[in-house]
Amino acid sequence: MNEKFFDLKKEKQDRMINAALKAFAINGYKRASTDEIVKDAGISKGLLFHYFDTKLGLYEFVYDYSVRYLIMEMSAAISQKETDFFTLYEQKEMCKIQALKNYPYMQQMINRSMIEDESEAVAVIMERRDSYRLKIVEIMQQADLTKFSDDVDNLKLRKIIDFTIEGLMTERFKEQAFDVEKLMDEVMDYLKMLKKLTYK
Amino acid sequence: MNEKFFDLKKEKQDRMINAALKAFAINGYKRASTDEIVKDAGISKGLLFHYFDTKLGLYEFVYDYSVRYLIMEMSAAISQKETDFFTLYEQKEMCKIQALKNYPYMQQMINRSMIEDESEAVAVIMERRDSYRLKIVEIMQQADLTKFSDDVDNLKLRKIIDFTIEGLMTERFKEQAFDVEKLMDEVMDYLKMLKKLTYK
DNA sequence: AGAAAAACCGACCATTATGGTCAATTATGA
DNA sequence: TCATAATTGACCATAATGGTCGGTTTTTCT
Repeated sequence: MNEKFFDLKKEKQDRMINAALKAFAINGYKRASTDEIVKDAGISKGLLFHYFDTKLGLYEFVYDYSVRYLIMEMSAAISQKETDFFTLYEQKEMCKIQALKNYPYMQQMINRSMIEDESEAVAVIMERRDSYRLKIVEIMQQADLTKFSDDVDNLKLRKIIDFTIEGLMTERFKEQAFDVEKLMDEVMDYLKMLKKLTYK
Repeated sequence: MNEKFFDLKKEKQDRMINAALKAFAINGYKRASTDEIVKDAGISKGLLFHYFDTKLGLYEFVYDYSVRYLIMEMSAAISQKETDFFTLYEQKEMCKIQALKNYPYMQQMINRSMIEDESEAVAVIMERRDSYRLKIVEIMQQADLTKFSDDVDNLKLRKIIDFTIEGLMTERFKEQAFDVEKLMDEVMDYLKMLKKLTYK
């Protein structure tokens, strides 16, 4: 990629990033169309390829960007001293939802990349994907698990929470009048209920 | 569509259905390719269009087929006298997972159809989609909700279960060695845990 | 103001993919 | 044997693909 990209006005950068995220999120690498991306970003084809030499380069970039972004947000928002499981979860998920404000398709693009089958696309994001996973693991290792009642299988609980939040996000997202704050409240309600059910 | 389709050997019918389900599930209506479908089904292009005049016709058919299939399976498996919430859920979800054996992409295709944006495709499946939703509602109305502890918001719980099972399904599905029975056990484990946590 | 550099455009290209057709071939069964 | 039905795949016009490049506009610097 061409580093000059970062000299552009933030707003223009984001238009390009968002257009790419959207295309890759909805259609996957192969079927995402650069024509669609430039139209969506409101720029010319030449410009896109001026900054990102190939579609693959663009794919790599937006993925890398997304992972870096989320890791930074989480690092900033989550104290390393926090040990309450649900507080940690809440903070982590609020970062993700917050990110929707600037980058609506970021999460979906990351999710879609998990089932990407185009091998060249997979190859190019592997390392970054691992670093993201690692960050999540790190965060959750801070949690104090002694507060749970004995009926709770912690691994299962985490999957339940992950799937639930992902589900809520996609469900709300596809509504025409999508309200980030409402989604945050909703997610917190779910976490509250689960906390009540699972803590001693 | 051409009703003669049903005179074909079941195995061939299913190959065509599965190829279509897969294509529509992964790529959505517009970007699903009939070339890919016939290749996957092991038939010629001419034959596909002999039985289904247009791509849209094929889309409508496989969706209709899927909904009918699931409704039938559920009707057969679920007694109208059953009132236990978790038993009902278990039976319903086991039907869905069972269906994966014969039609691996059926569930994914139905899920994908929920976010379909091509209006002609949406128009053609609307009524069927509603009938499916109705069936689910019907089933869950049999449930006796008095057994839950007061901390439980039943609507939330149902969403949690739905999202969790959907999540487990897609997670397991993308593994190379995907085992339906294992998935069933897993889902039942999750239901058991949630039952313990939410019943008085 | 003027010139050099950078940002930006969009028509254009060769290639591939698209949904759908149809004349011809093969399989079936009486 | 013959008629009916199942099946093929080359073919079609059209649209979409990733990427290029000569040129125009805008910015930057002096």
